[in-house]
Amino acid sequence: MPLSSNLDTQSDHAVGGRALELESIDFFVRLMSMLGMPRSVGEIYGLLYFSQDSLPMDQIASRLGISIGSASQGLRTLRALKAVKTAYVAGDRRDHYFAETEFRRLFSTFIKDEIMPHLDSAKERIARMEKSLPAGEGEDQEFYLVRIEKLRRLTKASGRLLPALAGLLKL
Amino acid sequence: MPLSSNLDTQSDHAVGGRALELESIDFFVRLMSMLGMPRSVGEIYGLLYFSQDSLPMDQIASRLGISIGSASQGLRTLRALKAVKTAYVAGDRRDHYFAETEFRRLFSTFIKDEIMPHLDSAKERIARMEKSLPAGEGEDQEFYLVRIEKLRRLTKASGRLLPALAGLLKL
DNA sequence: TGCAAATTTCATTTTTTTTTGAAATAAATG
DNA sequence: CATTTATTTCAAAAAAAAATGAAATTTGCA
Repeated sequence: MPLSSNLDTQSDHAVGGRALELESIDFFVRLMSMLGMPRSVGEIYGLLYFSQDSLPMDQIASRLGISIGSASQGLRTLRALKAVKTAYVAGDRRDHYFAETEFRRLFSTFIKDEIMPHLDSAKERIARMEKSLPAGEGEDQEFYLVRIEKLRRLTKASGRLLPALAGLLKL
Repeated sequence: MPLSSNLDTQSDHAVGGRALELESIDFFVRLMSMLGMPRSVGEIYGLLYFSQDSLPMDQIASRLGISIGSASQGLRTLRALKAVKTAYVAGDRRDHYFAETEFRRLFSTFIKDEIMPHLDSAKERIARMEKSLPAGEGEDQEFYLVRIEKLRRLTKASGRLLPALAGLLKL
């Protein structure tokens, strides 16, 4: 399917390029989807990334042609990731959103919130494996112990490397 | 739901611990799902990870209680990732599968096959952004150029860091 | 305080993904 | 070679995930 689609065309502020916006949305839809985020989240971020002025939710929804419920849910996700921030706009009580563009911070939050909890529960599961290991005889025992140890090393290394990774992103 | 479920209980070879196997399956189902892999792929790898002897497809399917079609598809995926290998077993014409347990290699393949292609197409998309940038006036121009440059840095850094990451996994 | 605008929530619908199961294909054995 | 066994493929079913839309809630303003 082509990348034109159904974006609302009118905007209150003149805008640099609709084509650029479409490319941006496409870009972030894919990136976010790699990180397991739903399409709408990528669309919203993609729209905001190349927007000079911050946008209220209803405009985001109508520009993208998504429902207001989707926009609300998507913005919640992006807020949790600290990928968007809100700006105060005088004489308008709607929240106005803009993109946080420091990817280092973004990934750091993502790793902390989405990855680390899984690593923690992985550690618990490994501990349980060791307990459920039929104790006593030593013939097969060795095999199982080695495999368990490998898992432990994996989780330990991941726990160190992933947070360090975000730090290395000097963007 | 509890983690007991419907695993086939009979096995030709006596096995260390069913509980261990269940924990392993649980572990890898979650890990694989973080990497965007379907449940069945995690189940198969989890089963093989703590299996001392290599298993033919039909046994994998029946032990896990999944269809033979699922097993075939899942094993194809795992083979592509080099996460499983086949062993020759005398007097049996079925393929026998066992888990590759060097995670470093596993992730390296994953990054090369699943991530890098996306990064490549991201680069093309960034190039297109630059073209679709309304040329001429310089007021907003600067804003867009900076954002595009950020994307370029992000993809460049990712392209360097991710492959390096697998190398750092001294497991 | 009461009202209207903005936002959230959530049951339902839609879309996407995964699994199944059976037919097609491939491979090996007698 | 014919037949049986193993594996793959793929249309259809089932399951899971995401989006919708309308009701409920919250929020700021008159």
